[in-house]
Amino acid sequence: MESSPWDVRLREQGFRITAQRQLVLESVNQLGHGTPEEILSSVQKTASGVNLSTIYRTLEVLESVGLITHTHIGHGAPVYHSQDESPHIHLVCDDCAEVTSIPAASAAQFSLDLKETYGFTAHMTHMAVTGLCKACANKSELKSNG
Amino acid sequence: MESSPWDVRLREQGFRITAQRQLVLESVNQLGHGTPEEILSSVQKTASGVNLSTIYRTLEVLESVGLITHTHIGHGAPVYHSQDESPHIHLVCDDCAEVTSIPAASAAQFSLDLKETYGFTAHMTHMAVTGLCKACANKSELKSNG
DNA sequence: CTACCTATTGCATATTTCATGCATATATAG
DNA sequence: CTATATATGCATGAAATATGCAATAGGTAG
Repeated sequence: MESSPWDVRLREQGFRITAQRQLVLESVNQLGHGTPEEILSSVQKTASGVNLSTIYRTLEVLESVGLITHTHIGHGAPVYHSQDESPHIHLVCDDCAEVTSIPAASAAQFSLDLKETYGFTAHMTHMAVTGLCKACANKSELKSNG
Repeated sequence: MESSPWDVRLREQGFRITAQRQLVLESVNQLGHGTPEEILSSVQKTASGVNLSTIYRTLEVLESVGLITHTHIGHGAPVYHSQDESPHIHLVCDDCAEVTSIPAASAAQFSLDLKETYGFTAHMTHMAVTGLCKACANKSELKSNG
């Protein structure tokens, strides 16, 4: 695939290179993943004047050129993450809200089934899978047995 | 499982039976699925004075007694649906936003894998699966080949 | 290096989605 | 039918995100 440096990626699509864009991208890469608010905080450590609106607009731009992606983890804020990392699926516990990342390959067969049966090309990494983590599932079991 | 009538379900949990609750539940059952706003519109056809706050509070109550459930379909508003219907997974197209429902059983093997490998009890019906529907996948393919 | 043109930013403000305090209305036990 | 606590409607608030506009700053032609 393409692995052009970030600035070339932007330039290629007709976007300008700005300090804000560099800072946002670096924050996302450094955080691994984060909500817009978290990314704002991170950026503001270096440049305190940067506005939240800029974060939103910048995340959009960076995503549109393929430098980052976002995932919906449940209610509220989406989580943006670096495209560098290997793609992963998020397992979110309904109870304790813990997030576990697993390789996207874990869903390979499921994806294939969706493709063959419904012609649907699933992007499993874009939406989290909710449920109960091991610990919380055990707690629930105890309750219903007691 | 339990299939007590809706009013008994509410009564059992100490909730009162009100016209609003009946209307909201009927709207959800009739719509199959809908956002709070859509449910409001539907309810207001019969009772125009009902407030959106009541819809939110009522949906919460109905969900807490197990009469309805909700699913996150992407950005924005969640979708509530009837518990009567057989559980299904939502496939949402990123491109045309079309929503396809498929039997929850389609993910049985994937769920089993998550359970065995990670001890995670997935609720596949709670979050939609995003991707490209057949039609849009074909469009994309044409573009990248042309 | 300079000037110019336009993309981008910051700010204020709007929008969307959902939550809450409080007075009033209503469901239900007795 | 009455008492009373729950539920509703309304106004208002809060959180997350979008947008119009003037000011600023990239990029490029000269």
